[in-house]
This record gives sequence, structure tokens and C-alpha cells, in this order.
Amino acid sequence: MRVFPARTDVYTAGTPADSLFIISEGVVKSFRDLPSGRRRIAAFFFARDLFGLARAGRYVNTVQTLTPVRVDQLSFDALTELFEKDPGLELQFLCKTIHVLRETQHHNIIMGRRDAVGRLAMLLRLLQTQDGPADGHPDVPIPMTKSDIANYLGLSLEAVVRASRRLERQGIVEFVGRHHARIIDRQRFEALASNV
Amino acid sequence: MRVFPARTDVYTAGTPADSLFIISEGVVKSFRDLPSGRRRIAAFFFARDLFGLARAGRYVNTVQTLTPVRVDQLSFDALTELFEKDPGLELQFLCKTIHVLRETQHHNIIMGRRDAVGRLAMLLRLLQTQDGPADGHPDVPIPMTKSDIANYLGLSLEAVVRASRRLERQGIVEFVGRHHARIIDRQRFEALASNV
DNA sequence: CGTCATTTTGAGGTATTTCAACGAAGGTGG
DNA sequence: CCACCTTCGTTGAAATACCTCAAAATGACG
Repeated sequence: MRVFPARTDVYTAGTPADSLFIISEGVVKSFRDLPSGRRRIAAFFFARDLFGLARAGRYVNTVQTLTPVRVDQLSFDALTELFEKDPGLELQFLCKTIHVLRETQHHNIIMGRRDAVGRLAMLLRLLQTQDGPADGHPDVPIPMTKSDIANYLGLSLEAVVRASRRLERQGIVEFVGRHHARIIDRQRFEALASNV
Repeated sequence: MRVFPARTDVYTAGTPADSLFIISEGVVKSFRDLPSGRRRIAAFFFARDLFGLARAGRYVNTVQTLTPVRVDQLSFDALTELFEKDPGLELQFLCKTIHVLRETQHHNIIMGRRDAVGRLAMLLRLLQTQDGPADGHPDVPIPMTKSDIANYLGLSLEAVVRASRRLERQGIVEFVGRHHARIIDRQRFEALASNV
């Protein structure tokens, strides 16, 4: 069990991978900086999410905390040992990997939309359901910056800002401070966040 | 082992899932039709790829063959049995699932690009590396239609056509017939297909 | 050889990107 | 505790790229 303050690196892209991580509490972003200077956020991970899957022995993304985070760090050595003792454990990891796959597919669906407002709405709904099992809670915590949101949605920062404004002007969502939103008109919000 | 002719459904979205599939030979597309009438292709699968992962007991996408296809169909019943006999098998599935995850992440990277030409180049490179281990083969088979490509890249059909034309006019790629391309200028092609 | 799906091309509309400049917030150090 | 400073957010105007609509050409298939 390790603890990280907000805005610190858990690991850096390209470094040799030796562990998997499972979030106990907090939120992280997984991203890569491209040669052009653009940053692409591949995923946000929340409590109980698995991250650290490597390719060719190295981490492909940098993972950075957005909030204070507690993670279970599982070294590969320890894992192979655990797998031998308890074969059922592999199934656990398979399930968690499939969950990551589903989230990535959902990200794909978001990116497939051509309208900025729709993409933003889908991210907000993701954060909403992530918040708690209490489905339909109108208050949505937004742990990341708008710049992060832009990099996740594949939009420019300005486009995210304008989409936020439009959601407000239309009375669908209200942004209070930088890290909270409130769903005003659930009906129209769900209509927007539907998979077109 | 089952065999499907080209352009036939392997299974339909929403039907109860009872099997996983591993492609022995051929190419399939995995897609969903949205209420708006749009079609989103989530992935193309090739030899040795795994597909059929379900959510809540039902297939989420429709899978249709692009070419004649041979698949190994593994019913869940048979799988649980096999897993008990050979725990190492689970690891095989974990690896294949991670491979699907990587492909999905790659798709995300493609969709993150804003230029149609760049997206098309990345798909062509995917098909190129898929073709054979002979990396750098200039001839690229294109088993899907341009309409499929559009639905995969999140572009309109016309945008795909114009991107193809531009690649030709610039002497980077040559399209011969509907199902083959040839890389003319490898240098500039790789530059385009890089993760900008 | 005819029919149908697919592809191609053109013209106009629209959304996002870019560029630039300003305002606000949060963190740091004195 | 305040001032500074860096990052983040906001707004406007112009350019670009893609989308949509419409019509014609090409190719596949029976």
C-alpha cells in the first residue's frame, strides 16, 4: 500500500515496468506526450481500477495523481507467486482487465462523436456514475482540470470551455467552482449523453 | 471450429452470449448501429484475435465477416471446464484480452487525430503490419469497404475518399482496385502515420 | 447485361481549431 | 499574510477541415 499526494507521478512512460497497481482511493490520469507537444490522456482511473499494464517490459503511459491517492502496488514477482498459490486470482485480474477494456471502448465511443457538447456530457455522466452507486446524483465532482478534459476528449481547451458555457446557457448543467458540476435538467442531459 | 462465408453475421448485438471466438483465418468487423442511424465499428479482428467478450450476459456488438472466416468457438461451459483442468489457460486468455485492449487503445489514438489523412494513414499501417510479419511490405490488402473505414475512423465516407485521393496526389500511396493499396513513399507515409 | 451497392466529385454550411490577449486561481516564498 | 508568479480559464475573430446534400460514375454480382 503506497500513498501519493496530488499531482505527483506514479510512474513515467518508457521506464521499465515492475508492478501493477490497484487504486484503493483517489483518481489518476494516464497519458502520453506526443512529439508535437500535444498530450493525450488515455484514461482516468478511479477506486478499484487496475493500471500499470506494460508493453515489452515498459510502461507505455505516464500516470499522475489528480487527488491524493492510495494504491496497492503488486510487483510482478509477487504476482507470479500469488498466481501459483491461488489460481482463482488470475480470474480476478482477467475481470479487472476486461473492465479497463470496457472503459477504453467507452472512451472510443466518446471520441467518435463530432460535437463537443455531446462529448463533454458523456464525460460528465462518466464522472457521475463514478462518484457513487447512488445513480442520478445531480452533483458531479470533477477532479481534473479543463485542460485534462480537453486532452481526454480530443478537443482544444477552448472548445471544452465553450461547450461548458453552452451547457450552462441552455440550463442543462451548472458549473460551480472548478471542480464541481450540477445536473439541472436530467432529461436533456441524458439525451445529450446518449450514444447519439 | 466453424466456418463463415464473407459478409455473414457471427452474432448479433443484444443476443445472449454463450461463447468466445478465436479467429483462425479471415477478418471480421465488430460494430454497433446507433439510434441516429450511424454505424460505429469498434474493431477489426484478424487471425488469432479473440472476440465475443460479453457484458451482462449479452453481446454488445454485432460481428460480421469481411472475408471467409474460420473461427474456434469456445462455449462458456467448455471454458470453465478447461480452466479447471489447466490453470495456465487463463493466462492465455488474459494475454489475448490485453492484446484486444492494446488494439482498442490504438484505435483511440487514431480517433484522437483531427486530420482525416493522418487517420487513414494509421489505419493503412495497421493493415500493413497485420498482413504479415514481413514488416515494410509495400502492398497492403484492404479487406473492408471505404464505408467500413469511415465508420471505423469516425469520418464521413466522403472524407475517407478525399483523404485517399490526397494520399495518391501526393505520391505517398497508390490505391489499386478497391481492396489493395501500395505504399509508394515509405518515408512520408511513416511520417504521416506517426502518433503526431 | 441489368441492377444495386459502392465510390467519386462538387458546392455550400457548420463546427472546431488557431491565434492572441486578458482575467482568475492556486501555490510559493518572503 | 501578502505579493508574486505560474498555471488555468475565458473570450473574440479568422481560418481550416470536415459534414451534409445532391448527382453522376464505377464496379460487383447475379
